[in-house]
Amino acid sequence: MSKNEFICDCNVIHEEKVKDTLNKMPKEGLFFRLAEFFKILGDATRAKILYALNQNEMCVCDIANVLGMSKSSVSHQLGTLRRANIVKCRKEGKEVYYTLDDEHVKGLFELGIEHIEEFYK
Amino acid sequence: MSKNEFICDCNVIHEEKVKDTLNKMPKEGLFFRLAEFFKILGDATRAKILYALNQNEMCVCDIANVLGMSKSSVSHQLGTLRRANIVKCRKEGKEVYYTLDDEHVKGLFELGIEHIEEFYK
DNA sequence: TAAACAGTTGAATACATATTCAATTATAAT
DNA sequence: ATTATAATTGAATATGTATTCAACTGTTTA
Repeated sequence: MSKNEFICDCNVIHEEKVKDTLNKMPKEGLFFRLAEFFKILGDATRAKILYALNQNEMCVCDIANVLGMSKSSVSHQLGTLRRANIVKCRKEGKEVYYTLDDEHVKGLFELGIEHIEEFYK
Repeated sequence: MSKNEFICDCNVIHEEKVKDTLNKMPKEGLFFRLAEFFKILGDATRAKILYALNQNEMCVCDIANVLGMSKSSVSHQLGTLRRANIVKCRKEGKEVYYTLDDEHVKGLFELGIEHIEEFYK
């Protein structure tokens, strides 16, 4: 493998490591989907919504009151969470009730909090 | 607790649930730090860097070649990862070697991939 | 049937951020 | 000493996105 095979603005310094790492890298798409997923957890409003829904099933007004935010703002974020298959909803009369629809979120929060606590406590 | 105690553009519909949830919510700061952390994982370039570093310790040029990106771009992202205490580096001559510095990242990726695979396979 | 309310939605705004480019620092080699 | 290379950094640009506002849908109730 010549150095010219690499499309980059710098030389390969450790060819073996680079080749080995390249062989182990999953394809592009996985990283995009992974990033897309973490991006959704990476917003304080959405994190609060998920934490709240992990405590109780609630309608949009309830959630808005828990967070102290407008219905519209909360609804937009719930839409994002729905499209990412992280929450699901059911309609009952005028109200729409949301619940968590991902058993990984709790585990992810726990790992996230562990990371934080190593540096902030 | 009167409805006026809630600062929001809508009524409380289920007062008990709202009160209960509010009692269980951690303080604001935790959500910000949690979001900050997930935001860092929520970028395809950084996800690739972390995955690559989980395979091998590498210098900036190596990483740039693995990702097919410019040194500058990679260095900026490595700075972000460093400031978030997710990677650490050691200098050796002209080169700077980076390694993963967070035992949670692997677990987080695994949970993230599980979530993705439920909907994309 | 008209009014009230829960919720959604699209457009606009304001803010955050990823990459590029150019300049700079630090180390090694000639 | 001078040149070359690894890496960092700051500013500029381009892109993405969270919240607000206003309008709208659908359901209930008076």
